[in-house]
Amino acid sequence: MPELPEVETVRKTLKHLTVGKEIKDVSIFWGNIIKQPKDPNAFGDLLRGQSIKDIDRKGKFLIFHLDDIALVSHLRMEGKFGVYDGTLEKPKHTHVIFHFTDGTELRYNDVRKFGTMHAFKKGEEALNKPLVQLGPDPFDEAFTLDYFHQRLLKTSRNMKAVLLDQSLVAGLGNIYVDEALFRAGLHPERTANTLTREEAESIREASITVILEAIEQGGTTIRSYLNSQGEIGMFQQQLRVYGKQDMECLNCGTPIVKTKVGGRGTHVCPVCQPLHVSE
DNA sequence: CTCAGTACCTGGTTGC
DNA sequence: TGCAACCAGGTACTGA
Repeated sequence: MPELPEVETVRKTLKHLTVGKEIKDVSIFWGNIIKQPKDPNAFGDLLRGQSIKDIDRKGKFLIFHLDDIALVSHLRMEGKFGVYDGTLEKPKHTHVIFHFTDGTELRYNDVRKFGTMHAFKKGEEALNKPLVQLGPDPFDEAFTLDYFHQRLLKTSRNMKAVLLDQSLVAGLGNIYVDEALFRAGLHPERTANTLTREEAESIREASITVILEAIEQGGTTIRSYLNSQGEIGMFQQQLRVYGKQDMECLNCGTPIVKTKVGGRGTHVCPVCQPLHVSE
């Protein structure tokens, strides 16, 4: 469930379900999920006996604040957390289980095993990869027009790639980049350093709006899958181009086109998002 | 340094 | 039906 609004929804749910619980033990069934410390046993040693104080988020990362440790986790494509009764049998794709002293468990489930977990001593998480390389969230006050436009002027990459770059702005993924570009009327293959200040402001505002609206709606649920607590986002009803190929553009009626930009499936209205200005 | 291509994984869908 | 190829909401690493 992985762009910023989905991660934010997970954060809120997990916070209610886990704050105050103490980790009695950790079971790891697929060690590659654990990136820091590299040895999964050392990871378990750090977490044992720690209680969950709070859950935070930066970009698409969840940050579990424990007594002396910060656990940073990324869901990548299909990672899900859920809290369950510890007596239930482990499903096939559950790779990490945090056993709580009250008999419940926080389980990490991930069909593709792409997700990551980093454990740091309290305070060090912000100084190290992966968090240190993140840009501001879209609605951060640090995401100013000056900052954004300056960054755009420094690169000849296309806008699709730039908006997916988490070091410039954190939290946008394939769905929200397509949606924001459509709302700003910009073509995904526009070269970043050709944007006017007005165009930069337009896409900056569209990014913020789309992300905030999606958070309000509980995120986007596609490919009909619920997260582990059975919740479902509603923002898919607001999507205007993502997954809408061959359907009529809501603005002009032209069929939405699906192409590939930078290796990612990309949805665009060829009329509302012209690549070249028509004369 | 930047950037495009590839690697990491599994499973659902598409097309012959 | 069978099966290969392609696709998926992401990012780290490689080498040009």
